Amino acid sequence: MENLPLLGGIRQQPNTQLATATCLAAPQPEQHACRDATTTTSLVVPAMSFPPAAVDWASLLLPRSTSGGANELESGGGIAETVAGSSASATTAGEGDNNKTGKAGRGGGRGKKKASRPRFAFQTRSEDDVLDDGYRWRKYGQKAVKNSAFPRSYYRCTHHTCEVKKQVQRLAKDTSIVVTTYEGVHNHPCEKLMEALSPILKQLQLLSQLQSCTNQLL
DNA sequence: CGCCTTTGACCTGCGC
DNA sequence: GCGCAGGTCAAAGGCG
Repeated sequence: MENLPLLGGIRQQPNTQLATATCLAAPQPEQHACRDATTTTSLVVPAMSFPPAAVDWASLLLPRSTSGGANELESGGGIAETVAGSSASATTAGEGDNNKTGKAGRGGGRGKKKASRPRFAFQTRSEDDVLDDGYRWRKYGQKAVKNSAFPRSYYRCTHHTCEVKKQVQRLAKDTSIVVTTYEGVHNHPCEKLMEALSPILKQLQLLSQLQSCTNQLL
């Protein structure tokens, strides 16, 4: 349950051509507080903003460079890295989900293009593999990866119109660290966030109504 | 009953 | 062209 973000844990690998971003504040669900940076990737996740339920993480990299990047969680001692894809091509690649063609097409549309969607990874120090980010996920696969004793799990957002995926893998070098890679952008609000906010919103509505009533009386 | 996880098979991309 | 590794599908089973 406790997911402690590793501040500054996301670094740009020297061999990537990715543009970078710096996030300094916990953004609203539909916002991102990232500013363009020029040199190094430094995705700073404030501890108070975790879990990132209110953060549209993938959108952080949307306006980024269109050059596809490598996507290795653990390459040559590196750990997590942000991976930005072309947002323009994100809707055209299909990612396999758009063209499920049954047996004949099994796998036909999958993996057509890599890094066609905005992707990024970050690390959390947690005993749980899956951090609670406020969204509902369905696991659709698990795969043993090379050079890692821990399998990589594949999750898909259960929202019917949402195609966001994420990969979860525990670091072999530091088993207390979980690397989560998000792919895509949620096109719906975070359920848990809305759940948490609804009583507050109701109270606000009541307060405003009360205020208007008192104004009329005065 | 609906949703989720597990798991083996299948498919594609990529390096050699 | 071949083999490997990664990513996805879908059937089967579990759980509330």
